[in-house]
Amino acid sequence: MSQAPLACRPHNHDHCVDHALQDAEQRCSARGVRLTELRKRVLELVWQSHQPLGAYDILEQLSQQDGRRPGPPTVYRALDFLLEQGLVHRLASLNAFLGCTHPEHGGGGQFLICRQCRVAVELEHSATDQAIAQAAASVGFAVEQPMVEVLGLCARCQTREGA
Amino acid sequence: MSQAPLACRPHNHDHCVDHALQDAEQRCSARGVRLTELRKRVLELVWQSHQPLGAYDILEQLSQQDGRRPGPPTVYRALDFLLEQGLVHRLASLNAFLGCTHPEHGGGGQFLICRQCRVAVELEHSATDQAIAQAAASVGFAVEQPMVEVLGLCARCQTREGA
DNA sequence: AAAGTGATGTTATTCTATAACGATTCAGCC
DNA sequence: GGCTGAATCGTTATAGAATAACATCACTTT
Ligand SMILES: [Zn+2]
Ligand SMILES: [Zn+2]
Ligand SMILES: [Zn+2]
Ligand SMILES: [Zn+2]
Repeated sequence: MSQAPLACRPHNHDHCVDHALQDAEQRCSARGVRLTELRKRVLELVWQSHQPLGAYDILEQLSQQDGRRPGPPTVYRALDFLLEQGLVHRLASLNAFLGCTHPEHGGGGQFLICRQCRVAVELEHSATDQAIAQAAASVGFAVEQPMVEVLGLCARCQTREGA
Repeated sequence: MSQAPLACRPHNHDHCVDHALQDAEQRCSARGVRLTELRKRVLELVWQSHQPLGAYDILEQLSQQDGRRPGPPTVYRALDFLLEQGLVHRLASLNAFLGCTHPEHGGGGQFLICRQCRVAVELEHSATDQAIAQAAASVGFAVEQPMVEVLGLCARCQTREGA
């Protein structure tokens, strides 16, 4: 065990948000797709913490900001766009969305989800990718979208629980 | 690549069902829990194929068998029992349930889900378990419930698609 | 039989996601 | 500027998945 990830330690989270938004701008303009105001706002809301956020939570916060509430499709369309661009992930085990911390990698990644503090950390652990590839190959299965979501306790919450 | 799993090949599926039901009887009586008629019926419905089945599909089939339809809680309670006993799995990426083919192992297992024929195969690939354990350990995360669901094409459907 | 526990039935509700259609905005062109 | 097609967003209604709360039934123990 080396070091707990940034997400699990106190840190200046504004840096995370700023970096994510800037990176998203760049990425979208490079691809010729439009990071509209709504999409940017949704991305910012998803990034407001390292805890996955439900679509209806996003909806709620949007409606509080604006005074009126858009329909669910408005939020889901923005999320679909962000998913397509690889800027957020959807965690199937939580029905919730999380800002992507590894937009440079194409693959699925692995997610470690703390049942206590709800923080989710994204990894790009190639040995896991390879192990899954090997397992699939052993039965002739062609992998398209691997999904790894691990529920457990983050480093921080382990020490708290021990106390 | 050695051999495609039974689930992906033509086989006498009655054997699968019989074995699963008998094994479930044994397991439950050994633990002093009751595999009631309803629970057995739900288990049998889940085992009717190697394709994960939604709770509302089970509900539908129950209602067709009986002429009247119970409420969703009836089905979900039976499924909860079967999940607790490790007799079925829930696939979060599909919101669907699948008979367990490895009741002897406690762990989560890995699931290979064919997007074409919808068959899902459960593996117990220790190298994958270990890789995940190692990835988690590297950031001080304590694994409790690893979840691996891989979408792709099974061996059978690859040859079909190539044709 | 009486009481207690577990299992099931029933109704209503919550949470998540999508379908369908209309209105708006934007980019490129006349 | 004004026009046009395409993308985006708004709005309403609906589908799909899961649970809450409470009543009833069954099975066991005394
Ligand atoms: Zn941060
Ligand atoms: Zn934690
Ligand atoms: Zn079979
Ligand atoms: Zn297949």
